[in-house]
Amino acid sequence: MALPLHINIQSGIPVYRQLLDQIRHLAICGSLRPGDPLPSIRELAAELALNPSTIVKTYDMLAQEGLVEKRPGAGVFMLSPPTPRLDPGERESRIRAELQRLLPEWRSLGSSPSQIMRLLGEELEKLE
Amino acid sequence: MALPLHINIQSGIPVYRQLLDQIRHLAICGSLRPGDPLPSIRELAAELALNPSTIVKTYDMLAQEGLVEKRPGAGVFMLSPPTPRLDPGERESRIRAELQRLLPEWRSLGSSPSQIMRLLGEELEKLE
Amino acid sequence: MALPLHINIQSGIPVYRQLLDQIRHLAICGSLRPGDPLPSIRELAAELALNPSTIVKTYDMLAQEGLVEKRPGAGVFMLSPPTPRLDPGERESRIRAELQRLLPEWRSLGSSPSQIMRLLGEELEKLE
Amino acid sequence: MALPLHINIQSGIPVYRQLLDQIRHLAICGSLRPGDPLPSIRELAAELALNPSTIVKTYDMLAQEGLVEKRPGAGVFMLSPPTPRLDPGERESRIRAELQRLLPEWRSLGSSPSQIMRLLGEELEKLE
DNA sequence: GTGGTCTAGACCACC
DNA sequence: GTGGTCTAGACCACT
Repeated sequence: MALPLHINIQSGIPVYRQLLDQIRHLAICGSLRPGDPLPSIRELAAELALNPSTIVKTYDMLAQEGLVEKRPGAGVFMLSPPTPRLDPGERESRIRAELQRLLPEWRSLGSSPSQIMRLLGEELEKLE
Repeated sequence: MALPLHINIQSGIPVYRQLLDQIRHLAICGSLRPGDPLPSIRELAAELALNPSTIVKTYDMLAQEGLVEKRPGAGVFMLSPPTPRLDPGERESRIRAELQRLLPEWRSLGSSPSQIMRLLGEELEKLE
Repeated sequence: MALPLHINIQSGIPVYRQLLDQIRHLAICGSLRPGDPLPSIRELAAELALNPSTIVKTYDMLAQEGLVEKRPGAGVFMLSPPTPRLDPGERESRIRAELQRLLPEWRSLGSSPSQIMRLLGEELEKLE
Repeated sequence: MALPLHINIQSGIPVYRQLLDQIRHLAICGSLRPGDPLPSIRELAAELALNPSTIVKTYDMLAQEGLVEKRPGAGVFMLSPPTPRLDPGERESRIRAELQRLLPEWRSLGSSPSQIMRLLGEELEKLE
C-alpha cells in the first residue's frame, strides 16, 4: 500500500522538509512501524513527480537522525524511534522561539488568542 | 525615542523576517500606534548596521499587508488596523497549515501535547 | 466658496499630480472660469494639510502650461484655456501608449472588455 | 523560444513596470499559458542587459498577484488564472480611480469623448 | 542549474 | 530630508 504522502509545491516549504515532517508524522502515528520498508527512491520520485535526489536527501537525513536505516541493495527501513537527543530545556526554548515568531503574525492577521488555542487543540488531536 | 529593534544575524532567520516579526509585535502590543512614524529607511539601516535595501524590503512587505503606509518624500507611517486582507477561512487554513508542519516536528522531539498547549498559552499571554 | 479638492495620500499618485488633475478637471467642467482666483498657497496648504511648496509647484506648472496666471502680490487666476499644444497625432499616440499599459493589467485582474468600456463611458459622462 | 520582451530604458517608465505590463499582456493573449516556464532570472537579466534584482522584483510582484509561481530551485512558472484576488467591487473602483486621473488630462489635451472611446475600443480589440 | 537573501553603492522624484 | 528605482556584485539553500 502506498504511503499517504502529499507535496504542496506552492507552500514555500522546501519539498524535503515536507517529506521529513510527514514521515516523522507517520512514525509517531504508528502508520510506519519499526522494520517497515519505505518506498524506493525511484518509486517515490515518480509518484510525487519529484527529483530523485530530493528523495535521497530526505532519506539521508532521516537515516542520520536515526529514524530509518539504509540497507544498500535492499532499501530503506524504519528503525525503532530513537530517544530524543535534545534536553527538555533546549526543546522548550526552541518551541518558544518559533511561537514568538508566529504569534505576532497570526495576531496581526486578525486571529484571536482563543481561536489560535482552538486550532492548536484540533491539530494536536488529529495527531493522536 | 528609538524603537527596541534588535537583529540576530546568527540565527539563520532572514533579517527582514526578524524585522517583520518585531514590528508586527510592537503593533499588537500598542508600542506602535496608528499614525506613528517608523524610522526612516536610511536611519534604521544605519542604526542596525544593515543595508537600506533590507529595510526597504521589510517596509514594502508591511505596506503590502496593510500595516504601514509609505508616503514618498515624507516617510513610513503606521496605519489603523484597516482591511484584514484575508477572510477568516483563509486565515484559519494558513494557521492550520503551519501547525501541521510544526507539530509533528515538536512531537518527534519528545514534547507532549499538554506541554505544547502550555507553551502556546504562555506565549499568547505575553502578547496581551 | 472652497474648491472641491481632495487628496488621497495613499493612492501612490504624487500629490502635485492629483492637484494638477483636479484643477484641470474643474477648468473643463466650468467650475473654474477664466478670471476666477485660485485659493492662496497658504490657505490651500492649510486646508489640505500639505506642504506649501507642493502647492507652489502645482501652481507653477499650471502657469507654465498656460492654464493660470500668477500675479505677484495678488494671487493666482484662471486664464482662458489655451489651445492644445500637441498635434492630434501626438495626442492620440500618447493616449494609446497609456491604454496599452493599463488594459493588460485590468484584463488580467479579471475585468471584461465590455465592463471596461462601460466604466469609461460612465466616467466620461461625469465630466460633461 | 525566447519571449518577445523589449525594454525601453528611455521611456521614463520603470523597467520592472514595463516587464510587468508585457508579461501580463502575453498571458492575456495566450502566448504564455498555465504551466509554461518563464525565463530564469539570470537568463532574462542577461538577455535584456538588466540587473537580476530588477527581474526578481518583477517576478515577485507577478507571484504576489497570483499570475506566476516561483519554485525555488526549479524556476518560475505561469499559473492558471486562479484566485482573482480582488473582488469585483474593488476591481471596478480601481479602474475608475485610474480613469478619473487620466480622463481630465486627456480631455484638457483636446481629445473629444468619442475619440477616447474609439481609442479604447481599438486597443481592447488588439488584445483579443 | 534554480531562486532567496544581503551588501554597497548610485541617481531620481517628491515633500 | 524622504522613498523609488536600479546596478554589480556576493553567498546560501534547494531541485
